[in-house]
Amino acid sequence: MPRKPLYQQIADDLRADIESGVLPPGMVLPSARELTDRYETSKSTAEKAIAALRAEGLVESHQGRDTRVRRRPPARRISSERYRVDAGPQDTPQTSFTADQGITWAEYRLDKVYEWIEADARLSELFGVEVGTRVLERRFVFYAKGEPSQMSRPCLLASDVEGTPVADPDREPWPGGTIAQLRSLGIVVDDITESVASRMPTPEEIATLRIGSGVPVFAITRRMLSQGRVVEVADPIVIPADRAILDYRIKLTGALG
Amino acid sequence: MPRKPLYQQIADDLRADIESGVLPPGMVLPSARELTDRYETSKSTAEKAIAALRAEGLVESHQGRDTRVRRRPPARRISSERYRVDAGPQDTPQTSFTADQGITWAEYRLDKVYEWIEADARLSELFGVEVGTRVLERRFVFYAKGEPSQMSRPCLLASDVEGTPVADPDREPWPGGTIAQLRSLGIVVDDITESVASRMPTPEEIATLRIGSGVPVFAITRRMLSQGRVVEVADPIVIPADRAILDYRIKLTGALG
DNA sequence: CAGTGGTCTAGACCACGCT
DNA sequence: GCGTGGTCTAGACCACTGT
Repeated sequence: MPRKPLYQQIADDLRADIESGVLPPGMVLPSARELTDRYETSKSTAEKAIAALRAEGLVESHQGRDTRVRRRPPARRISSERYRVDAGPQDTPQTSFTADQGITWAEYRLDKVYEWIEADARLSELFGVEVGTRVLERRFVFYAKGEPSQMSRPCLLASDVEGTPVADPDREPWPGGTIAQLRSLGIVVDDITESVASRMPTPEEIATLRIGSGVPVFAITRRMLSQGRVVEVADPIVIPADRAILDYRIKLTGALG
Repeated sequence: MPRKPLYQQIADDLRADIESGVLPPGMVLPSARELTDRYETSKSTAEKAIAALRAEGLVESHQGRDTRVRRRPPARRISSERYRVDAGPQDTPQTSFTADQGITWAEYRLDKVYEWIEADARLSELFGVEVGTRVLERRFVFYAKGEPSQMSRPCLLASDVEGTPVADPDREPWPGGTIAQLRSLGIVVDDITESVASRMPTPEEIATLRIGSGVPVFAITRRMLSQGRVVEVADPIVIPADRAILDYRIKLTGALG
């Protein structure tokens, strides 16, 4: 029966202290040098133990200061009911994002890049159109109170939006969001599918969304439908998983699917 | 402008090769010793680079053999439509799990532990009952074709199930699953809520579900309701995120939620 | 057997933050 | 200045794999 590596022993001890509350959130962990003494080992080994806890998302290290037990930010609940929000009154507009985050229009900001592209294999399959179909690709980074909290790539069919105000980047953010944009064109979204995946973030996502180590992201593919036709594809929507819980509701009464 | 650490440089180079297809899935990465030579560094540094890719879920290391680019297993789509499945014919029974996984009853196995407990703060809030209410706690590990693929802790109210066949562990697996069990008691589930979170797995989950490093898990809290009353709480349902995509559908027509 | 990943040491230096 | 986390070296030994 092979003995556990020492760095795992150390990590286990610290993890037990965290889970038992001996080391509550926000508490400073023993420094790597202190662990080196306590376990009579080398600094590298002590740091490997801390690195393991970091990869689990349990602790956060700060250059030149210390490493602490991560505080679990109160995760925002993202409900599928958000799609029912209206544009709101003219003086206090809103979108599904502001409703989700519980923030006001003034605390909301958006980075945006618009580009006309041709649908690749994946996009065309999601839309249910031919490869090469002309599509308006929009890339958004959403900020709540200055903090980046979500990024997405919502795409619309050129045949629906080209030459309309919806294709004008300067009109964004648009009260009521994509659903309101489409309604302004006479397209009523009546059905939405969301496919939720989860994975570790790419380096780019870590930088853009300021994601801590050991935190996965939701990668959601959303489709908006109008009378059975796909009118919008957002692929992906990326949300750091420590900041959100996705709420869905499944009604079993009534007709099937 | 501070230069990037060498181990990150190495990781970046390898990551670029993976993403560009120079190192396709299944391909063997250069060994740590080869990287040591190529970058004129020490073995520890080369291994730190590989460890970083492992934490991202990009590669898999095998003791004494090599480390390879991870093959993305075709993720199973888990649709909310699964709750509509019936018990199936007597000779080919099914549950929502077998339907999801596309496996037969014979390929399905279940580890189960039953215990009568008193609802703690969280469970009582989810059920909407007093703290201390008597609850049947069941812990399941689901296997598809011998591979562990999901674990869950579905709880039922003692006042609903005590003394009934549903409380008998030997009756599990039950064709049609929890919904069929409740229906056998005259309780018709008409509404389900699912709250989806994602995080890194605990060591216990890694061992039980054989989760590769760098792979997060979905942690889902499910509630089943009957006429507005919560009749089942599954908290949590744990699914390795590299094996599943969760599909949800949001109908915007009809009455508000 | 040789090659691999995994662990570990006993040092070193750097950048950073706080006092 | 001092303690912190972060990086790095040049070795060592072990467990494991495939030939």
